[in-house]
This record gives sequence, structure tokens and C-alpha cells, in this order.
Amino acid sequence: MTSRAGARKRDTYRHGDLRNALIRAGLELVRDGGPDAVVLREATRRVGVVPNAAYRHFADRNALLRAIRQAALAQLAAAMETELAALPPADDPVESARARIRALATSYLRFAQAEPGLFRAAFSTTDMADTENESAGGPGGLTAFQLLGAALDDLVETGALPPERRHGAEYFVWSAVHGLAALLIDGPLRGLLPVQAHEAGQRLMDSIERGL
Amino acid sequence: MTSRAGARKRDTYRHGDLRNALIRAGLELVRDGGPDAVVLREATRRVGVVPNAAYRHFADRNALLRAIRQAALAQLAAAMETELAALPPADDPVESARARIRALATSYLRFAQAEPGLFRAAFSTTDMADTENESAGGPGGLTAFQLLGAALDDLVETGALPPERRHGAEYFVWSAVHGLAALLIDGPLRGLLPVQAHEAGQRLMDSIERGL
DNA sequence: TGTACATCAGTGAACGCGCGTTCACTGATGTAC
DNA sequence: TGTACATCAGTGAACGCGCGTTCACTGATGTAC
Repeated sequence: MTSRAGARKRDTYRHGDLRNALIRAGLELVRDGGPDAVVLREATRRVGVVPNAAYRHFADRNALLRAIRQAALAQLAAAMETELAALPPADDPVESARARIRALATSYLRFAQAEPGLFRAAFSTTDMADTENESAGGPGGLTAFQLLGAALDDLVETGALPPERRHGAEYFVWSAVHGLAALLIDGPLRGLLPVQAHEAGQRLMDSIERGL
Repeated sequence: MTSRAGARKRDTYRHGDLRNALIRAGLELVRDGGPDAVVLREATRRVGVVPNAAYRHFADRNALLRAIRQAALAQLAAAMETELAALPPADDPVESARARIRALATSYLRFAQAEPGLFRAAFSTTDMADTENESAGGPGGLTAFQLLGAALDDLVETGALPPERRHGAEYFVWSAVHGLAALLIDGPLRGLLPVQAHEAGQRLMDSIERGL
């Protein structure tokens, strides 16, 4: 009775890692409920701390939300890095670069569908004046956008992509993938079965390769 | 002093068109503030009616929100129809079909940037179990998705698009355009200057045509 | 054309709720001597 | 190695707020006779 559901009892007076614990709790809230579900009091409740304790680590609710969003972006980047790392070594450098782009797109779409709440939070920006310069990258330190850029650079290097088309190419690829993800999560494609969604993803990637 | 700012005084006891008035007020709220800014009490305040009067026309806040979302989608479709109608008559049917697709894409992007709140609301779906079958079309009765489909059909008819690529083509086009819109509004492309955004849009449409 | 009446759109008052945030505090921890 | 003290992470209590929603009501409107 002394501890609430989900709140671990502390043995020390100090929590020791409250800032990160609050972010983790916030990620849970976001996972099922999206960014609106980030309730400062609920996060502190889950961590087992009094509400105002959060103010030792965050200026206000918005600061917490920003940190959570950052963490969600980092998780997305991490998922993409993992997918890249799992790619079998290819002989053909052109095919290798293409495979990497497909892998990035695939993991992006998969992440969005597996974790719609996190995905939505990562790209939600109710508040203006977002700093955005902090690290939202994966373990390798690269953001989703930068990972994509690197793969496109390789495509140019191998000669598979004409240099004059390189500029802005990541906007195209990213837009297409991001758009499908958004439409599948929130938009009119919401009702699609997993199989259909997968097929749409495959077709999309074909079109992207053609469009590059 | 008898009427609050923004609330027109009624001369009749009955409002006469409260349902639509609430939707219009809701659209205003959504316009600057997105879907979260839809506050039932505020909508009634703006209309000049007591809060619970809304319950004569909507089951609850969510029903109001759904109606507003529907109206936002209709506005988007209307903007696209207008753009189509403004298109100069073309001689070449292939060029005509292509021009229509570009026009649809352009107006979609323009709408998103001019009315980010409405755009965000149109595609927000916090609540599951959305009926979605109601009319979200423009004056012509077609939704944004259907307008795009019709243009693609024409592209096939004129022979410019191989029939075997028709299937799922609107997913590709829509995803690309929707994705850019989303990234420009909420995502990492938020900071882009209007000129840059426009250029990104042009490049995107080139890539789309190539990808089709 | 006039009157009685049912309908139902909008009123008035109130509710419980959980939120974000502020205040003065307490007491464990780490540091200086 | 031991003691005094400053620091500051977490506490406890409270606040004002505006929200969505419910209740019993009132009185203008449209309809039946």
C-alpha cells in the first residue's frame, strides 16, 4: 500500500537519476497516447516522486516534453542504425547503397507502425522556438536525416545517382517515406491491413528508386 | 458589456444555426492552435451561447472535433478543386493530365503551409474508431484522394502512365506530397524559408513525375 | 384565422476533476578543515 | 579520521484554473384542431 502501481520504491532519499527516469516515464506515456498524453504529474507518479520534484530537472512541462521528443527521435535513429548494421555485406557497391536506402526506409516505416505514439511525438511541434540543435541521433550520433544523406552520397559516389540530382534528394526520399508513415498512422490509410501496408511500402520504394 | 468579445448578440432566442456556428468557431480555434485547441467551452463562448447548449448538437467534445476535422478536410479538397478549375485549357492531353497532378500537389502544399492548423487537424486521429465515411469532399463532392485518383486515371488513359503502374500510384504521389507538407509544418524542415520550401516542392514534383 | 399544446433549442447553476505550478520545508550527501 | 557546514534533491501542502458534463428549467416556435 505504500507504493503505487508502477512506482518503484526508493531505498535512498535521493533518486539519483530522476531526470532520465522522468524521460523514460514520459516515453511510456507517449507510447500509448502520443504527445498529448505527457502529463507531468503522471510521469512523477510513475517514477514514485512528488509532482514538483520534476522542477529540479525541467523548467516546466514543455521542457520535459522536449526532452521526451528528443529521446523518441533518438530511438528512431537507433532503429535505423540497427537495420543498417544487420545488412549483409554486398559485393556490388551500387546495390549496397541502394540496399541501404531501402533498409532505412523500411525501418522508418516499421518504427512508425510499431510505435505510432513515439513516432507522432517525435514529429510533433506544438511549440514554436524549438532549439532542435541537441542530439537526436542514434548511438552512432547521426540523425535519421543524416543517415539518409550518407546513403545518398554513396549512391552518387558509385555513379548510380547523377550528381545534379543529389541536391534535395533526401527531401524527396524522406518526404515519400514520412508521408506514407503519416498516412498509415493518422491519415486515410489508417485502415490498411499490415499486408497491404507492407505492399504499399514496397511499391513506394520502387517509385522512390525510379524517381531518384 | 452584455456581449463578450467575438460573440455576436442574438436577436432571437433560438440561434437557428448553432451546429454550423460551432463548427465554424472550432475551425477558427483549430486554425491557430491545431486540434488540441478545440475547447468546447471556448467554441460556445465565441458563438455567444451557454456551454451546454453544444450538447443539443453534438454528443460530446469528440463529436464536435470530428465534425471540425471533416470540415477541414472539405476545405482542403475545395482548395484543390479551385486550383484545378483555374488551370488553363491544354491542347496536349498528356500534358494536361500532368499539369493537373502538379496543380493538385501544389495546392496541397500551399494549403498545408497557409493553414497548418487546419491541415494538422484534418489528419489528426487521436481517437480510434473513426467513421470516416462521411463527406469530406469539396464542392464537387470528391475528396483529395479521389481527385488525385482521377488525375492518375487520365494519365493512364492518355498512355503516359503504364497501366501496370497505376495500382497504388496515388499512395506514392500522396505520400510524397503529404510527407513534405508534414516535414515543413512539424518536422525538421520547419525552418525552411518560403523560397526554399517552394524549391523543395518543385524538386519533389519532378521526382514524383520521374517515379510514376 | 385563432387558440391550445407539444416540442425541443438554449439557459442557469453546479459538480468533480486533475492539471501545472509555487511556496517554505527537510534532511541526505559531499566537501573543507 | 572526524566534525561542521553548505548544497540542493526531493517533500508536503496548497493554489487557482478551466475544463467537460449533468441537471432541472424556460420559453419561443411550429403544428393540430
